[in-house]
Amino acid sequence: MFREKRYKQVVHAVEKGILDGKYKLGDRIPSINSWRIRTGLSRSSIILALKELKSRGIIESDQSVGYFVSSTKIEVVYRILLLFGIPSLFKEDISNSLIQSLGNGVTVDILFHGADPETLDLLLDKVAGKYSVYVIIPSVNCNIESKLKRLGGKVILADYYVDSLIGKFSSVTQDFANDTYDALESCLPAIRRYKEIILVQNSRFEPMSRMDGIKRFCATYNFEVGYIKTMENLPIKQGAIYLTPEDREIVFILTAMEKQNLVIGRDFGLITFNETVLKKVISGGLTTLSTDFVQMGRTIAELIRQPGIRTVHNPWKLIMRNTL
Amino acid sequence: MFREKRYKQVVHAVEKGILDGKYKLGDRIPSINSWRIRTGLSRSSIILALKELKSRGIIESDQSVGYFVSSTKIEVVYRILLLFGIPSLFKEDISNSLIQSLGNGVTVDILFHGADPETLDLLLDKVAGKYSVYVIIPSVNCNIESKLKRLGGKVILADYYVDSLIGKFSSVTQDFANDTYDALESCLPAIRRYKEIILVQNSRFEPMSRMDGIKRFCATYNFEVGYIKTMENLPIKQGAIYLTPEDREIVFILTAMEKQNLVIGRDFGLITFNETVLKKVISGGLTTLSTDFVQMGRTIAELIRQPGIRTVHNPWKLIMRNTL
DNA sequence: TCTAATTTGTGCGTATGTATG
DNA sequence: GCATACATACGCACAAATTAG
Repeated sequence: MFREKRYKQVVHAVEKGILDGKYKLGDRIPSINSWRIRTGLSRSSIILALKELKSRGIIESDQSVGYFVSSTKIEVVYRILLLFGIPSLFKEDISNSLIQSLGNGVTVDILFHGADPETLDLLLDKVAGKYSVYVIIPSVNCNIESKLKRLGGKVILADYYVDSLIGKFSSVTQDFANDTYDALESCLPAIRRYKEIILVQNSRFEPMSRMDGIKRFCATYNFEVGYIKTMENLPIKQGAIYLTPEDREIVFILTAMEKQNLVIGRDFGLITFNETVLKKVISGGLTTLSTDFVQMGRTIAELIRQPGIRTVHNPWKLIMRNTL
Repeated sequence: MFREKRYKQVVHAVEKGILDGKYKLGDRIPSINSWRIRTGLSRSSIILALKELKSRGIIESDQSVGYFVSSTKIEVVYRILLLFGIPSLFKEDISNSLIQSLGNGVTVDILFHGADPETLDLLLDKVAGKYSVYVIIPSVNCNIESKLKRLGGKVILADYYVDSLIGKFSSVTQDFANDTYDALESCLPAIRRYKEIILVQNSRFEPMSRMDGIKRFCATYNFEVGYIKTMENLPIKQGAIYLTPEDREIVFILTAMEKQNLVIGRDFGLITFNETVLKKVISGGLTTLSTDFVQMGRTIAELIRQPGIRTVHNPWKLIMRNTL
């Protein structure tokens, strides 16, 4: 039999007060002690109720002063923070599909930590307690576990796989090592004729674990392995496949191609990461290996609705074009 | 948990007054009772704030006379909010160069209003009073003037030009109409041989005022004018120059080109907006017309440091390539 | 300037009911 | 039936910020 949680009466009382116009925007609502007297509940229960209202953005607290109405939109159930590294069009895909999947009763804010551990740390402090759901793309492997636990809401980790946090929070992630391995394996017939596989990446925003996948693939199927930070001013090796997540490296490679009079997809291969419309028309079409960020947004919505901790692997997709 | 202490608002108010030139060296600042009335804080809290200012050497007190400004060379921690429309890599340029120009002692948050007037309105309410500088990229011409004035910090408008707000707040903006006109004029010799200029854009995030510039240019120099929302499944008109800010339209145009066996830069022209590295290698190089967002960030930093209201026009740059 | 009162924030221990396997 | 985990609920103590006198 369903029984209403006792602390909910405080939540409903505040909601009703706002609806009736008794508590207006900016007004102070009764203090914890005041609620204790009028409800007979324990201090902890009152705090639980006020915490819920806070996480929905309906009230804010000023230490040692009181609780205040900060929004009259009591229909909000989930107040979600997306805490990303750096802006990109792919992040936009995640938030759009997330918002669409959850429907009404949701407000979403987006903040960026710039892949800087210190900034991330400060932001976590600043936003703690103010949201009901925190969707976080972690950057480097900094020690944020204790902070995440104290956010006071559901935490969902996205995109980047962080070993030490898996299993402790829900997550939808890419597995860069295994995804790269599997993708290469899936196009084995097309790449058999190449000798070497070279990863080109320098940005601190890109995971090095891709290299693990490449190494394992090359060991299994007898390719040579290579890694360089940039192709700037370097010639292309014939018989190699270049993998790169960076647009500037694509330009370096294609410029070198022109200079050396090579033919892409014959003399050498190229696989880029992250599908964008423009890649369809570059050099007759660039081959791309991408994660489906729209799907990632939908999965995040599911994780929000379901209780408990779940770990989901986001699917990858290889689009074969002219460059293999 | 991280929270600004209440008495800090007095500290910030004095800092802002000095930066704005409202309180000059030797001036008397408001009395304790005056602060009590305007902030609603207790006497003790006001004294706490004035104590801090005194210890930083910013004010001095004269028993039973008042508090006076003793130094205007103060170190302030700028607390900056960037309130943008939608995420994009160009916005990243602005914030990076802004942060770099201001150096240390700066905290920057970035929020997005999604080009939605209602969201912008709610966000302005939510963040009011919490920052010392608000850098805002407005969306549509909504009525936010009164809200901007009540933010309690320096307001700087960026990127989009909003007629009704110019002169009332500092701004660094593009002038889409005149920039487009000037850019076309600057490459007149190269485009003389075309007959028609067609703008292709559909996104609600793109300003329609570009059309005004195109119309004026075409009237002056005797071109035909055209506008369509999308080139999807449409053939290319020979003798036309297409202008588009959207990547998907570039793909539609280049696909149509292949199908009709046309040569870009001869049978028709193409000018795209916003320079990216990849545009160097598409179809032998796409011509781009861009605003320098790095420069915009630097200019914003200047506007923050200088008192008063200034209006700055951000420069544009046309990179001529293969498509004209 | 000092002190007492109020109010929110945090931590720890304990007990209970409910869902899971 | 049993072990476990988790959310709910209560009580207590102390810390930190603010207020009032």
